[in-house]
Amino acid sequence: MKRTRVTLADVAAMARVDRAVVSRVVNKDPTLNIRQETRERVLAAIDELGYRPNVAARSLRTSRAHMFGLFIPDFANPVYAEIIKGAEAEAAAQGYVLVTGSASGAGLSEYMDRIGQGRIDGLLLAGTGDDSALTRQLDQAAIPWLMLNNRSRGVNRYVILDDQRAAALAVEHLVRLGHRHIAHLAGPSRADTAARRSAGYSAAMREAGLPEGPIVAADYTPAGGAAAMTRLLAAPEPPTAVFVSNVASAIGAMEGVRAAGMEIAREVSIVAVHDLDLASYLHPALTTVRMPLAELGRRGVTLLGSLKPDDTVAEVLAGPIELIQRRSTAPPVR
Amino acid sequence: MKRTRVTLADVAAMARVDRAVVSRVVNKDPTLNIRQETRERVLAAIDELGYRPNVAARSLRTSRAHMFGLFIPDFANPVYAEIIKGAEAEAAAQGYVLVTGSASGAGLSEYMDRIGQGRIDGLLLAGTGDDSALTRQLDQAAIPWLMLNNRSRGVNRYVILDDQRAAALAVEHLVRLGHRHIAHLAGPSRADTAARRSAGYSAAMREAGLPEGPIVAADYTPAGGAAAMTRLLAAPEPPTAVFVSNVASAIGAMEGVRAAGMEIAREVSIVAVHDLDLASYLHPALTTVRMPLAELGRRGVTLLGSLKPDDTVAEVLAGPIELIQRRSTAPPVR
DNA sequence: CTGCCGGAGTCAATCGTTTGACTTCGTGCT
DNA sequence: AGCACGAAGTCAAACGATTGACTCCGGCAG
Repeated sequence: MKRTRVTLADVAAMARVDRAVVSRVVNKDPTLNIRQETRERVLAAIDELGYRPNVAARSLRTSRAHMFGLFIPDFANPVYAEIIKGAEAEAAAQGYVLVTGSASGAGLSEYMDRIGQGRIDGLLLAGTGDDSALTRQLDQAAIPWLMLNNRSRGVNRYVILDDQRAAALAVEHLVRLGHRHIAHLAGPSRADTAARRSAGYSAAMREAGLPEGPIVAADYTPAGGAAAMTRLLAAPEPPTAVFVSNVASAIGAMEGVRAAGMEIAREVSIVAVHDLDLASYLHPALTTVRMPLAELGRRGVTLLGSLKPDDTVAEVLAGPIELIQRRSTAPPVR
Repeated sequence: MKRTRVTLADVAAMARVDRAVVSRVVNKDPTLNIRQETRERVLAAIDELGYRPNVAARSLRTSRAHMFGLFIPDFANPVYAEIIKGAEAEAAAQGYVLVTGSASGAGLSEYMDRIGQGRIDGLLLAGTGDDSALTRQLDQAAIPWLMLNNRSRGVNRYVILDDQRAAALAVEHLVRLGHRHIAHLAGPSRADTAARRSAGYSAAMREAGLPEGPIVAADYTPAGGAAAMTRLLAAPEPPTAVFVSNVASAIGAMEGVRAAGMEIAREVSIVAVHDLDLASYLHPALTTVRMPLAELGRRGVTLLGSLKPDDTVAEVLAGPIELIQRRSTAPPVR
């Protein structure tokens, strides 16, 4: 077992060349003039010794860490899993490592402190809310950063999805089925995605010439969704369909329907934003709007790679948004 | 906006002391003798300039990165989310950053290459299967590593949970309800957790004096679970209860029961390993066995911190394992 | 024979921190 | 007066890789 780490110098000694040559070979420096035979000696030595460049030394010298960060509120939310997948794949394609951290370690500002200076070359913030102290800290750290999937007051570096269109798609589906009394189970008022989906709901209702049904807000959690649905169904004339802002709430909302003694689809149709594997295994299988989440992660990384500290980015990702019809929506009977 | 990065030297200059003093102040070196007044000058300068230590330089010098890695197969699996949470919290408590990577970036060996030398101080592998080439690579990298939640041939560095006991708990619950014909929807044969749960099932059945019902294996996915359940129920005399190895399979298994035109709980009881938030929102709410997953992550990090490259670890984490009874299990009617 | 050129490397400063060893100074003791 | 000692810092050599500038050499044109 190797006791001391293998360094450039060891390889250089073994191949009887200068450290510089080894470095240039490793990095495929095109300005290096070298005989085939020498190159092979170097490569053989690298192989023989099992040399791996020391990343710390390298990034100290070059001040690039070849690492991007992604910060999310919670790993348990499968929506982020999709985003991570895309981001990881793109980072790998660029020769970077993506490191994902969540708020369960500590707050973002703790995280930034620990990430410190020189550990990452860029940071993606997904689903992290308003916090102006935060953005100041980020700017001071002078690394490129970007918000993913949600915006925040006064921040003009973000990539989002077309949530408004997604909401419209959902509402149009309900309208096409014949619903006229369509309520909206919205997300938390502080969430930007919630606001955009609500706007889409309103626009689509107006477009269809229908009055906006009742709107109640809830957290993006099953518990929140259940409570909100209960409120919606308690009305004297409950809606025949509900557009739910988020799939996690929808899971709870379904429970809410059952708790009210009603039947999903036949009596109350439900459609939610974000398609997850899970949706097709719920009972009844949930009709959803699929958003290009992985693509969002991918795009975020791509942008990070080419972002200057002071650039601004305000992009609505164009990507396929489609309605996945399952069993939770049906024509109204009332 | 800061143009050049602030270094120790800048702070030292501003506070009119040597770099060494600043370094020692930052690191709270107890051997440093310093006047209160001087210390305050230093701290003021740090604050004023917004100094953050450069992690690359620091880890080059100390050869510790203050970072642990965690590698998982897939972020979409909520079981890992729990593990990550625990691991992140413990890492943060130790002043480390936990970076989580999955196979979607690239394989583990690609990941190791990119992580390179000196980027992390230890690596946790959760749910990553047998691969002897891999362990060789890890040993060569000379960083401590540990398998979490599953073992692999010839590897003697792991922490696992008491899956056997979890399985027994589930089976005992079914037996107590009066079931005598209990089948087992097992996990994939290559998964170590699956084997341990199956062993627990067998032991508990023997203990109860019952014949082992049919056993079918399936992937830890809803689709796999659905197909397997269909097979189980197609038997001439189907079981009245099924112990499912994993909650993801169980979700599919529930669908399988419905597809067979049967009613969950009344006709077929289902209990699965791993309690997730989600379980209580399924319909009917799923009876599960809760395992201390977060604790597992926490323990893994703790061990990593105190592990020597050649140490061996074979630990079955003692932690609360409990049955969470919900609506998917009931006394048999047949 | 001199000058020049390109090929094949070599030299050494640099990135920002850490840390064991050393200095300087004032005080107290003998 | 001489010395020891502790307090309060200072000094400078690492850590390992990168990279612009430089050297050395053989061949060839003039």
